[in-house]
Amino acid sequence: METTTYSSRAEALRDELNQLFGSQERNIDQATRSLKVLAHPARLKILCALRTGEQTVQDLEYYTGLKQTTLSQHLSLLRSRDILTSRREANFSFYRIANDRILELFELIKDIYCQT
Amino acid sequence: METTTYSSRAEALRDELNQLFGSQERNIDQATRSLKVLAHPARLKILCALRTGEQTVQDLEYYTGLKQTTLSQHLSLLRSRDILTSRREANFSFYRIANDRILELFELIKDIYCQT
DNA sequence: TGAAAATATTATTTTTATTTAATATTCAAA
DNA sequence: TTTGAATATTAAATAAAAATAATATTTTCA
Repeated sequence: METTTYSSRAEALRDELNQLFGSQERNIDQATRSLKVLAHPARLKILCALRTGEQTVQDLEYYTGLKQTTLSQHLSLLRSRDILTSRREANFSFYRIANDRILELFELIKDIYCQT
Repeated sequence: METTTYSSRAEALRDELNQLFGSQERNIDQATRSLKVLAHPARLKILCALRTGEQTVQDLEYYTGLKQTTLSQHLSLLRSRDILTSRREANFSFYRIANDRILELFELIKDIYCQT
């Protein structure tokens, strides 16, 4: 019951962790924040739609079946986490995937969970 | 105010979505469930520790700084989502990353969020 | 300028995830 | 055969995320 002495292997592990994600927890927190944002069906759908290029909110609304206000909140969240960027043209907003690394991550997720 | 007529582009998009993740929402839900499980700092740390091979719960406890009961719940969750597998030897449990696809996904996440 | 379309924001309610604490199980060795 | 170490499970309390509803911006065009 918690009299535990940790193995030297554990010590080595701790060092490894520190190297891996940097000595602070910053990177892990950053990764967590991004993953949390990806981990939602509506938001994954949005990424599907943006996979081949930018789209208007209106089209995304149709595409995802979300109501405007909900969609807008998801988009806002995705943008605040640097998953998406947007631009405005007249009174339309166009959203796109922020960079190639995010796209790459999304494609891998798709490959893993959509084999066939 | 919601008088919207959707563009033909949107129709095309919908078809694309259906192809992409299959006509049902199964794959998206599956991906979401897995990502949700990854999207937690303690659980990412656990994956770091298991990156190079299996570890005991005890070492993971030291490594993550979580208390036994909390760690055990995280491990249980990770196993139930097929992120980890475990085996028992005497009264030690050893956990490991379930397969190479998960490992690949983790490595990409690491690369993205831990550049340098 | 003022009405309407397109999108964004805020506040509230509801749902879901997480932690904590208490207890239970499993197994080995005395 | 009971004690203790290692891990697992359950229930309850807390915290965080999501959906809903109401309202606010922004922009174009009559």
